[in-house]
Amino acid sequence: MAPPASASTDELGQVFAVVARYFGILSEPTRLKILHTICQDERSVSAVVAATGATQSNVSRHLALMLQAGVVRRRRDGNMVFYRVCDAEFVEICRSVCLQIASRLDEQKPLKKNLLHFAAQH
Amino acid sequence: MAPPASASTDELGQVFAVVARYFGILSEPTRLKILHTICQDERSVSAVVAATGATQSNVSRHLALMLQAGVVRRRRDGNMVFYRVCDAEFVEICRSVCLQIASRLDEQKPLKKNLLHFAAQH
DNA sequence: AGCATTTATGCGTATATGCTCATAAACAAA
DNA sequence: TTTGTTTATGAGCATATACGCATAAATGCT
Repeated sequence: MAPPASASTDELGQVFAVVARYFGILSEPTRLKILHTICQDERSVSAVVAATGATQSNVSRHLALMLQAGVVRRRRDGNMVFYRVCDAEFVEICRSVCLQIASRLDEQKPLKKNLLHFAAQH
Repeated sequence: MAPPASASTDELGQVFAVVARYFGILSEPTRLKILHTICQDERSVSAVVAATGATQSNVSRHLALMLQAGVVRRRRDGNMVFYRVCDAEFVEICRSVCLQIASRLDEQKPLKKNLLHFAAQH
């Protein structure tokens, strides 16, 4: 029989696995760009492609990944498909971290103060 | 010459790159386990190994990674080396996300309420 | 139906990274 | 110095994943 502590340890491991996947979504610059594009209001895939500069194939893949993860929602309107962030915490966490990182970068090299503007906008 | 808007776009890209690396640190279950072990008070490498069940080699690598990233600090005392989380925001973000994930998991399958206890502890 | 537009996806590739094994490096004690 | 303990790291491997290319799928328009 396993000791009583191992049960909660296993569950802890499960939590960490889920949390790791959660953070993993935010661990790619391209996905962050995409999220930044669709966190305000919904955007079509082609609009995201234009905004981010990534290829259409790549954007679709990242959006499919985030859709499966449940952080974005999908709405089809005629020919185009619109995506939007539906996980509010996601945006909140991302926003706060980006703010902090931007301020740190600004401390190191205060070239332009635009960095903070971006994060403060939304 | 690049248009004036591309400068801030480039910097945005730089911010996203840094933020992605930041989140990438939190995107591995083993690292989360390690962080959970050393976020309260400092622990020796061997103690982390014992607490996490990971191999010594692996733990040392992850700690070196996080040291280079600046989220943990290192203190040598005789034979052993003690690590501790030095980035308070890191712990805060991780804590809040773990709390939320744990509560979501609890909603889906309320097997045991221990999940919330873990996150509430620290 | 046929064509154009928008999005999704199969396939291959390049790269990154997490892991193990073995061993080196740092330090303490004998 | 030799031995033991603790930690760091080089080498190799397996896997994951981000990307591009080409093409399929979905939809609208004529």
